[in-house]
Amino acid sequence: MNMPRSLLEEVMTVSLRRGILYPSAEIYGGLAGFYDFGPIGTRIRNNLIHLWKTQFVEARDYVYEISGNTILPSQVFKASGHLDHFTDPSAECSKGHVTRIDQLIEELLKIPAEGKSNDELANLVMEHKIRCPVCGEPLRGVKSFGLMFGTNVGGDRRQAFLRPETAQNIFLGFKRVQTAMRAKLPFGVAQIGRSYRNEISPRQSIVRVREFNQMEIEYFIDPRSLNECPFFDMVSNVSINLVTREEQNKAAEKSSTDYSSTQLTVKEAFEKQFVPNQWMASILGDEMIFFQQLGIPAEIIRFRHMRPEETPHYSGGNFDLEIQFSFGWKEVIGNAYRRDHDLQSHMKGSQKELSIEVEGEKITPHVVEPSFGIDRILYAILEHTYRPKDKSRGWSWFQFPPNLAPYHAVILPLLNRPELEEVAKEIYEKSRKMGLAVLYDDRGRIGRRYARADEIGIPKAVTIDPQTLDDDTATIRNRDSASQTRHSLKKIPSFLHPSKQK
RNA sequence: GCGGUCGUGGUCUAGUGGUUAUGAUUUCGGCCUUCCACGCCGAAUACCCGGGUUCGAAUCCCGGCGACCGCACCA
Repeated sequence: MNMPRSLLEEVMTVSLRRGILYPSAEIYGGLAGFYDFGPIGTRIRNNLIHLWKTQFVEARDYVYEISGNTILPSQVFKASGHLDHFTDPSAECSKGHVTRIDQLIEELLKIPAEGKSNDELANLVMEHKIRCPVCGEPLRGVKSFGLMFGTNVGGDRRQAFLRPETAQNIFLGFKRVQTAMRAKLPFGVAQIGRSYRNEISPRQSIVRVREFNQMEIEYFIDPRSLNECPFFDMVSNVSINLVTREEQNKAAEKSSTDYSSTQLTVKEAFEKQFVPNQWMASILGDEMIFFQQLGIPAEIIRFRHMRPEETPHYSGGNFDLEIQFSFGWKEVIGNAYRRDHDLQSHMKGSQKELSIEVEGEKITPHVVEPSFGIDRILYAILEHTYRPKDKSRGWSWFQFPPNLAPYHAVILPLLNRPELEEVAKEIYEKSRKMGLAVLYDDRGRIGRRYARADEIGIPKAVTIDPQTLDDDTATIRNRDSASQTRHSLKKIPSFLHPSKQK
């Protein structure tokens, strides 16, 4: 009963109590793999999204943001390959038990079954007279258990699916965006939104969920210019940790997954051809710069070159940004060089022209795709900025970077006296008018209020005390040091701005 | 999906067949006039769901749901 509580459990307890996140439909027992964000979690999430947009969309006049729907007709996923490949092969017995047949075959016959077609698997079932592991009844044909959520649309119940990634909308609207914006290669199309995957077993809070949020960009590039990335110079000296395929093979020989990484600059990664092209190298550096703002130390961020068997045949190289969590290294961003696979597939599927003309020549752009998992990044921030209670502070708190914190400051009248409250309210309103996110709290003893503010990572607390009435000054308490400094009331709101905070 | 552990107020928790179901904290009301959850009084709120065993179930059994850990899975 009194198991040692894991970091994940501790973080989740605070999240529940303080309205960061909680299970969806919790009052009905919840549904595995679904979480809602509460008021505090939503603010942090909005801040994260804002930071992302600022760096990747607003700062680049060649990146256009769209907002696509989550339900798309089945032809889209026929063309993209998800209907055929984004599945687990399963077999059903006469009593209706469904079994992962590839796993069962590997277990019973001791042969690798991954990548075999449904027919091949069905033949193996016949040949070896494999029966249902639950009840012993014969197994029927092998079917694909889709990892996509299906639905039906309209009076004729036309089959459709919830998108398993945001990317497809970008390829579908590619021609519209390009012509509407008169975009020239290279350009990017960004999208922030929800995606859905019917995971077999969701795990670890919001790290593996069935409904999740992504921030993606598809960069469309002239295949002849893959080594001319417009922001390469900006990121070329950024240092990254790379786990090479060579290193993974070496580790595999020792049957270990404890990879060591090579530290090198973006420029080196490109010049020594650790990455397929300059665009990919630049994107990795771009992401390191982004992560510097999130309070996650660089030492626990690495890029892993995905092994060939982990990537689809059309991939020109995938690099996952992985973060070390309390439960191991986990992908939070997938970076994929997809060549022209997506546009080609949809040209074939739709019979529409999706190539564009460059200097009189028809070009099907290549695609480099950084795909950020919002929920996973948020959880990484929670776990890595969490500070458990210790001797120096009797409560746990979050050391959120100021521009991610749910509020910039909390305004506190030290005493419940009308004169103090009046001044506190003034500061509060003035700060709000200046666009600051501030909270007002006059309930309970002062230490309690500091603790409450720390617990959701508010970086500054302004306390109005009796001295304020004499000399128009108030104290600002710094969350990280718990120390206080006194400032004149006039200057206080501007001190609270995140840009003024280290 | 398999195996292990577990499910009691918002949160943490006591409770091995009969209890007004423990305590803390939180929240609310009042007092206190206060600088780091540690002044006082009062109030509110809980046995995950469904079956079964039993005179009687939070407690035992079965099933479901959910959580954590391990394995598998994660184009």
